[in-house]
Amino acid sequence: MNIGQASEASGVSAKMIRYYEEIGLIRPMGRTGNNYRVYGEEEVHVLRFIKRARNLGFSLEETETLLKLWQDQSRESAAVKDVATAHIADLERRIAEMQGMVKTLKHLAHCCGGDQRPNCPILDDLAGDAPAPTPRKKAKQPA
Amino acid sequence: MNIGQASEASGVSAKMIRYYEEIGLIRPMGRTGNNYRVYGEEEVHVLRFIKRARNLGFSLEETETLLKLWQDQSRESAAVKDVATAHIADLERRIAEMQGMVKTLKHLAHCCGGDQRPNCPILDDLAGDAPAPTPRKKAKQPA
DNA sequence: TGTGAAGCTTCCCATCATGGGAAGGTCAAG
DNA sequence: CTTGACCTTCCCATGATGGGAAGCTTCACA
Repeated sequence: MNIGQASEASGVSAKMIRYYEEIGLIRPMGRTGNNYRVYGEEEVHVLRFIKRARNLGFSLEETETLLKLWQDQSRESAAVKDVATAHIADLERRIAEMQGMVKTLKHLAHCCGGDQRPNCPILDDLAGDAPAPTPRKKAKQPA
Repeated sequence: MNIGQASEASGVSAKMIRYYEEIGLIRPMGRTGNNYRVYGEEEVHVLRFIKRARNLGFSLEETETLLKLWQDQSRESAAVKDVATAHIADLERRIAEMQGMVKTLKHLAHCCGGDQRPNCPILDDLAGDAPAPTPRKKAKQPA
């Protein structure tokens, strides 16, 4: 199987497969006489594992940890759970952060007329108590 | 006011102030004889505006749009509201995406013993139906 | 007046994960 | 033999930020 087929079968782009090899996430593949990389079912399984981990938001570093645990028959499931739990916490922190932004923005948007008039509480909030500055660029041909 | 004081007053790092100037988000500052950038109250207000927009998750590109609208006395508040609304939608999309990850991960973590035994539904899920591959690296001195 | 510390300048590099594209080798079908 | 679809490596770009070096200036203090 060439890299194109492995990409097709795993859902990981050929570009990324080469990159994962380069950073040591997957081992260097054997080559045929023409210097093409050769893949088998096992490599495709690994790539799919990586793909799924990425889809769950794990970083490549976390993915590498999970991959090693997967291969380690003597792993303790607690180690895996720790990685997952930490990742959940990180996701929840980021979700909360973004929810805070949404809450503020919705309030501001709600207060904004959204019409032809220039008055806008969104800009007022961003500006604090500051007056609008003088134009910076694309100066409209000064009189 | 030197860049250090402007940084202090605006909450934007000196590094970033120079970068914003480089990409044209803020106009190039005047220099003193010693080639130091000079800042006034107005520049600090602009930097604070940028800082607040960034805190609400707006990209630098969106921030530039908002900055221009702020300076445009003849703006229509609808234009501002549009930027904000699009940003809210984007945030909500990303939040939903991450919430989906959290949901899956919590389910998997719940099913995982998290003990000394190797059996782990989290890895099983990532692996799909695939068997664990042979070890990849850090080969433990083969017999 | 000297000196050291702190602050400024520019320039280059790193992050994280991914894509784009060029230049060139290879292969299979027509 | 040509054409097109692969493959290879190499370099560059993203977005926003930080780190750090090398070389200025400026200021405070002895």
